[in-house]
Amino acid sequence: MKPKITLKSLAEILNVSVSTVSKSLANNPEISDETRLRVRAVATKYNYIPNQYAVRLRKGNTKTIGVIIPNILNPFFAKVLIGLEEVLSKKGYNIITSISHESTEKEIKCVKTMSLGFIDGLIMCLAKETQINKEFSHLDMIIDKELPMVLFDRIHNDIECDKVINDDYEASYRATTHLIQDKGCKNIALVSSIADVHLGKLRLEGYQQALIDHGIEVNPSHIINSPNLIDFTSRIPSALKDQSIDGFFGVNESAIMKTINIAKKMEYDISTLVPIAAFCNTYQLRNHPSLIIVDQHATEIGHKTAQLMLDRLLKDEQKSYTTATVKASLDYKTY
Amino acid sequence: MKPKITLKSLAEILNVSVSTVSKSLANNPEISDETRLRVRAVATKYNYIPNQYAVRLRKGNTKTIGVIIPNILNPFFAKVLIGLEEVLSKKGYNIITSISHESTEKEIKCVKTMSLGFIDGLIMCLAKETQINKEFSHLDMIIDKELPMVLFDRIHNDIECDKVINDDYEASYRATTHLIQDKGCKNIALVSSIADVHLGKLRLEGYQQALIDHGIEVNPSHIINSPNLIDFTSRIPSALKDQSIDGFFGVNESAIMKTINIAKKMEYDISTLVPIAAFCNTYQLRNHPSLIIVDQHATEIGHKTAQLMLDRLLKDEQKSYTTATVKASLDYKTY
DNA sequence: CTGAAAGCGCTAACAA
DNA sequence: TTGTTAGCGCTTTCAG
Repeated sequence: MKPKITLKSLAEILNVSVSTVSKSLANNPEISDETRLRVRAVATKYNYIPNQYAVRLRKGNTKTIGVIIPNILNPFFAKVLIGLEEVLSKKGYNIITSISHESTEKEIKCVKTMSLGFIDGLIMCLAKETQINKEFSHLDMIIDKELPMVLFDRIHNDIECDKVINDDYEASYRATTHLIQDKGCKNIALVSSIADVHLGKLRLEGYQQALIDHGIEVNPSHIINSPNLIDFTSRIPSALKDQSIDGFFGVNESAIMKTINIAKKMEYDISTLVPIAAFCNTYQLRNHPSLIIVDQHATEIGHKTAQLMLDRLLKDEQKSYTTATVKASLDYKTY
Repeated sequence: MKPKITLKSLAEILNVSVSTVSKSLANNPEISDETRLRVRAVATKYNYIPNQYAVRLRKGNTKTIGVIIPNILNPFFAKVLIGLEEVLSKKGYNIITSISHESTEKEIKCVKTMSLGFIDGLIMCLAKETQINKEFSHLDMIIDKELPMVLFDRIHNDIECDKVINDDYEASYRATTHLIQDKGCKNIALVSSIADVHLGKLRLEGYQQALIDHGIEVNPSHIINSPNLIDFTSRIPSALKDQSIDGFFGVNESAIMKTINIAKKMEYDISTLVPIAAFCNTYQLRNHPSLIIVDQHATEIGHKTAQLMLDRLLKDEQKSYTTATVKASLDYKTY
């Protein structure tokens, strides 16, 4: 690598002091236009770039936010990331991203590296394992240092921090109601692989309440849940053969995906068979005809989360923690 | 935020010098076990975390790698990212990711921020716009600073750096040959939305050569290319109605996706109609029955790219630039 | 208007 | 075995 060009070397070239160079580059009005321009010209010529590590050491803030997401292949998280980046980068913040791969062990590692004095704040979505086992002790590393933390999507009441979630219960209620009222469904099968996590339970409850409120009895055999989709290969075919089922509600994307694929293998074209509503973020599934999508507005979740982080960072008042809700919307257009 | 706990404050608490604390924490054998342990105990108690910006300023390297990808929603890039992270984080490197959204303007911005003294090296995949317009001047910021740079997937000969790509021509040749030899196809339609980028051309050429080598004439009307898929709505239906077409080759995922969806809207179930081969990284498409997938081994591309970066970073010999090729494989299993 | 100097938190060569 | 000290590159106060 070339010899690094620093303030000092510029100063030597220009025969001025280091502080003059620094001030000139900062457009400090103390410096005369003449020297200021002369300095800046040389700096550009030599392609001078300030060492951010020195700047940040000096200034005392890192201007970087850590983000931990469980799975980058899930487009929901990818979209949230895009949203986060949009607002944080605009404010001059950098983002370091780590992926927990849904494992608490990996998550702890991420938190450790992150809290290693790198970041001004942490944004994360809990790994499935973490949320289920309620193992949050590693977050104390963050909380003890009083680093601002914002959790999104998968949260827990015991963790004291700002949070951003969807209105999962209500969205689920609305989607189910839509199937009942507008599509005339009476026997809606619910497919899920996330009934063990909190938000999965909420969505299930929304579905159940909608049924009840419309005078439909909840039929347990219509609730198909299997954490790793393993039961799906046995349970979905019988559901498909059950003539009474006149609608599907997919509580999460992989569950409805699996259902559609199993149907396809059985040579059922599920999309022409019965109405389907589902939480979904994949562009591909959106092309599926006659699918009613519950759009979580992932990018907006990113925006909101980033904003909450900035609020903590910039305002020193100790306002109490908030939980923001992003309203999911039913999306009928299939394109 | 709490008062930061630093080496100095620890030293005061312990009534030893700063360097004793530093050495103890670094497990320097110079220090007696007794003080070493005493120091470490207090450090853990107070949750001491070294300020990385100070460490890096002192040590002179940033231990972070910049990564710029065009689109995080494309699972190919998401997988490459996973691969990169796997090997870089193991070596103690952090990653800052930025997304160019396929725009040169945004890409320039990313490169600027990155080169702002943050990174030890840059890994990137060119934005489509950048590759098409051959606008690489912003990369000079990196090259001039002699920062190691590794390009993957979308590359250009004019850019002097290490590169990692797939064997696109050969993979395309193999896939087409498979359709011809094993599936008995004679009239294979090629669908593409990337014929304007280099790798899209290579894949097209591989297809054409395979046809020629098997005594099949290249029929231009069988080559359906449209940069933004706009022509697909008009051209795909006629291709589907053309009884002579007995196979499809998707040069990229969105093209084959669009084809399948248009077919679906026309009530053709393409998968039972004719054999399809396609470059594809989406888990969802993998479930598509009877689809022959060209697997680019994106994660491996990530591994290889990261390895090339580490080689540059760790070995100071000025070896000449290499271009590594990751062999794509044909994947028949549909699960 | 310009420069000298202190110090951010850390490491490491050198001294004791 | 421990401590002193210089300095990484930068900003900023204070003095000139």
